[in-house]
Amino acid sequence: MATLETISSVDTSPRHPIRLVANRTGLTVDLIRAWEKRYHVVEPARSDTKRRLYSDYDIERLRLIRIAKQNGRRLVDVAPLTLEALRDVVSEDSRYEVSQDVQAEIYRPSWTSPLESSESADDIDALLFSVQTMDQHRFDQLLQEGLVRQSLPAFLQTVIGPLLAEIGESTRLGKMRIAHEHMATAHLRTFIGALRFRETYTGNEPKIVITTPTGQLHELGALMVAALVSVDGWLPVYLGPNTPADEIAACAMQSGARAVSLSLTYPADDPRIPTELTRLRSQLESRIQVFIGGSAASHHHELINRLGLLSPKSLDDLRHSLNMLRDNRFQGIA
Amino acid sequence: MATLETISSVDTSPRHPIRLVANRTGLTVDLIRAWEKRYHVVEPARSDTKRRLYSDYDIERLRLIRIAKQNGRRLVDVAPLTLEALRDVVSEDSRYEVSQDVQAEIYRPSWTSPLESSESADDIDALLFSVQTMDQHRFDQLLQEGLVRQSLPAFLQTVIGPLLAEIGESTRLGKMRIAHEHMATAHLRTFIGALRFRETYTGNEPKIVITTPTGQLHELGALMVAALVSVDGWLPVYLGPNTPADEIAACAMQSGARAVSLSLTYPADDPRIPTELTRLRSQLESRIQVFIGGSAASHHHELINRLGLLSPKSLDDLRHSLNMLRDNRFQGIA
DNA sequence: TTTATCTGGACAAAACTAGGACAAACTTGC
DNA sequence: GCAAGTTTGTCCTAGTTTTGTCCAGATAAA
Repeated sequence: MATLETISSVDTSPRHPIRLVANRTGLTVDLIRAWEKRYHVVEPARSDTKRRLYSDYDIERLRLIRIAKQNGRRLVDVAPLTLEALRDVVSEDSRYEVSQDVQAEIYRPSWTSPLESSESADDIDALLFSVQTMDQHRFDQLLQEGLVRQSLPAFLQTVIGPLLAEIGESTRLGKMRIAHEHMATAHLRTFIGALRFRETYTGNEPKIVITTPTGQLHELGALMVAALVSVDGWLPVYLGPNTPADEIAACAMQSGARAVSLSLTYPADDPRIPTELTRLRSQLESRIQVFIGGSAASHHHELINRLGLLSPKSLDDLRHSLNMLRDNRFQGIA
Repeated sequence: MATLETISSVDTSPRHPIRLVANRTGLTVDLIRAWEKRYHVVEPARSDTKRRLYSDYDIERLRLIRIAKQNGRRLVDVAPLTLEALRDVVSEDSRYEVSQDVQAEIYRPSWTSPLESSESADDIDALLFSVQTMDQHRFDQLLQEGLVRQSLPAFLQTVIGPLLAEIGESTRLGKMRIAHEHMATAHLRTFIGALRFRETYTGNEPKIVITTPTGQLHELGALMVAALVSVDGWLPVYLGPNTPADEIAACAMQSGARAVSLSLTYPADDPRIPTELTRLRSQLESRIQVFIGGSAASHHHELINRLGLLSPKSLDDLRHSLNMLRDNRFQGIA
C-alpha cells in the first residue's frame, strides 16, 4: 500500500458522494454546492443520475481551502489555485497562525483570529468530558474533527498540548482517575502516531532522531515533535521513550541524522538525566544539533547551556530553529 | 497446527440464521433482505427449506458495509466490493486518507492464497532486515502489505507475534541494538493502534477492558488483543500498560464491561502480579470474566486457576472464548 | 399453537439536485 | 466613521433518486 508516495500525486478518479466529502472536509453539503455554484471551486463529475462524484484530489483541495479560509484568506483568492499552490499557501500561513493567536489574546484585533481561543477551550472541554465519561469513540471523533478545523501545528499547540497538561493536572489532583488518564493517553498515542503518515515523503528529507532519554517513560511529547517536524520537511526517526544515550548516538550515526530531539517531562529531576545528556553530547558529532523540550526541560537549564544544547521555548520555536537548520542558515558550533 | 487453518481466513461455511446476523451487524432483518433484493449485497446459501444461511464472511462484509454507509458511501458503490476491498475503504475513510491506489489493488482478480508458513517466514525476515537497516518506511510498507495478504487475526498470529519474539531475542543476544528494537516497537505501536480504527461501533457491542497490570510496561500484546477482539464485534476499552488493579476494576464498572483481558510479558516473576490479580478479582463482579494472556501467563498458572481466571493458550483460543461469551449474551434465554 | 422466516410489493423518509432568497460579515469609497 | 456594495454561509422550495421500513399471505420451526 503506497501510503507515503501517493500523497504527492493524488488520485483524480471521481468516486466519492458529496456526503462523504462533507464528512472528510468538515464543510457542510450546502456550502460545498454553493462554492461550486459561485466560484467553480471544484467541478465534480456526475453519475448517470446527476449525483456529484468527487475525486480525492477534489477533497484535498476543499480541505486546504477550508484551512486557508480559516487563516483569513478570501475564497475568491484561493478558489482558482491548484492543489500545490494551496499547499504552499496553507503551509506559509501555518507558520504565523499560532503566534497570531497568542497576540489575539492581548490586542484582540477585530479582523481575524484564525482560531478563537475560546473555540480551542471548547474543544478541550469536550475532549475532557469524553475522557471522564470514558467515551472512547467520542474522544477519537473529537480529535479527528479538531484536526479538520485547523492545521496540524496549530492543533498540536492549541489543543493537544493544553489537553495533556489538563489531564495530567486533573489526575494529580484526583479530579480524574488514573484509568481515565490511561485511556486518554493510549488513544492519543494512536492518534498522534497516525499523523506522521499524512505528510509527503520524497526520500531527500534531512533526518532527526526523536526519543526520550533513559528514565523518561512518557512519549507523547516526543511523538508530537515527530508529527510536527514531518510537516516542515524533516524525516523523523522515532525511537519511542526511554532510550539510553549510547543507543541514541548509534542511531543518529547509522541514520545520518542532522539533529536529535529529546523530550523531558517526568520525573523532572531524575538523576540520570545529566549523565545521559552529557554522554549523548560527547558521542555525537558536533555538527549534530541536540534539542531538549518538554515541561521538565527548564529544570536543566544550566546543564543544557553548558553542553551547548538547544532548548526551544515552544513547539513553534522548535519549528523555527529546525527550519533554519534545514535551510543551512544555521551555523552551529563548528 | 489446528489453529492456523481456523484463523487463516474468514470462515465461509454457511450456518448462521438471519436473526443472528442482524444482532451481530446491528442491521435489521428487513434491511438485510432489502439489500440482497436490490443490490445482491450478500447472496447467502439456503437451507433445504429456503432459509437464508450466512457465513462469517458474509457477516463481516455486512458489518463493514454498514460502516462504509455511515461514512457517507453509497450502497451502490460498496455493494460489489470484496471483504478485503471493503476493509481498505473503511480504513481509508476512518482515517480521512491513506492509500490512494487501493482501487488498483482491489480489482485485481486473483484470490490470494491463504498463508504459506514459508511465506510468513519470508515476511518476517524482510521485516527484520528493514529494522536492522533502520528503514522505517520499508518497515511500515511491509506491515501494510502483509495485512493485505491475510486476515487480521492470521496476520497478528503468524507475523506480528513471531516478529516481536524474534526482535526481543535478537536484542537480548546482542544481535540487534536497543535502538533498533525501540524503532520497531514504536512503529508497531502506531501500526497496531491504527488497526483498531478499521473496525467499529454499532453501539451495541459488549465491552472488554484491555490493559497490563502494574509493573508490566510492554503494551504491544494488549494492543494486539484490542485489535483482534474488535474484529469479532467486541468494543475494546484500551487502557495502555501499567494500570493498577483498582483502576482496572473501576474502569470495568464505569464502562459496564463484560470482560477484562490482561497481558503479562516482562518481568515474568514480578512480585506485584499475585497481589494485583487477587485484588482485581475480588473487586470485580463475578459475572465479569478475566482473561490472562502473554508469554509470562504460564508462570502464574496456579494463581490463575485458584482465582478462577481464564488463560487462553493462543489468540485463537481467546477469540473462541470471547465468541461464546458474546453469543450467550445476544441469544439471551431460549 | 406460537414464533420466525420467506416473497413481493407498497410506502415513506432521507438525501440529493437546481435555482434562488436572505442576512450577517466584510470591503470599499467618500 | 458611515453608507453602499460585495462576499459568504445558511436556508427554502420543488422535483428526483435512494434507502429504510412495513405489510400480507404463506411456509417452516419450536
